[in-house]
Amino acid sequence: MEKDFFQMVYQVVRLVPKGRVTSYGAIAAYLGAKSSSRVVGYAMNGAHQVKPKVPAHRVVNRNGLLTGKHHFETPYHMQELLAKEKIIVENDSIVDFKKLFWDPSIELKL
DNA sequence: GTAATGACCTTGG
DNA sequence: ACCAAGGCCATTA
Repeated sequence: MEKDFFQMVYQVVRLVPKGRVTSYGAIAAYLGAKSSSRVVGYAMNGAHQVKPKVPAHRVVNRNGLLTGKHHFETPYHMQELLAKEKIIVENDSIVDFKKLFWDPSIELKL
């Protein structure tokens, strides 16, 4: 199993600063698999059972839309967590997502 | 082994 | 500008 890819995704998500968000494509691109953005999302699917728990609520799609909120314990849970991060979410979309966007490929600058 | 699905992104009309 | 289709990788049926 390519759990390594999953672990890498989890690692990057965990490195996301508080009050910041990133996208699947950004993580995938950072891992060198920008084409595998879907796999990143799938990895998040297993983040629920991974320890320590991964802040998947900080990971959204390219539109800044909380597409995976439904995969959380409760759809509100994700927004609540984001609200705790001082991130405003409206209509399942992150406000100022462009500013809150945290790109590992740029911040970490591998 | 093949077929279908998915927390996506890019490109074409 | 908006709507539709394709592609890519991994997992599950």
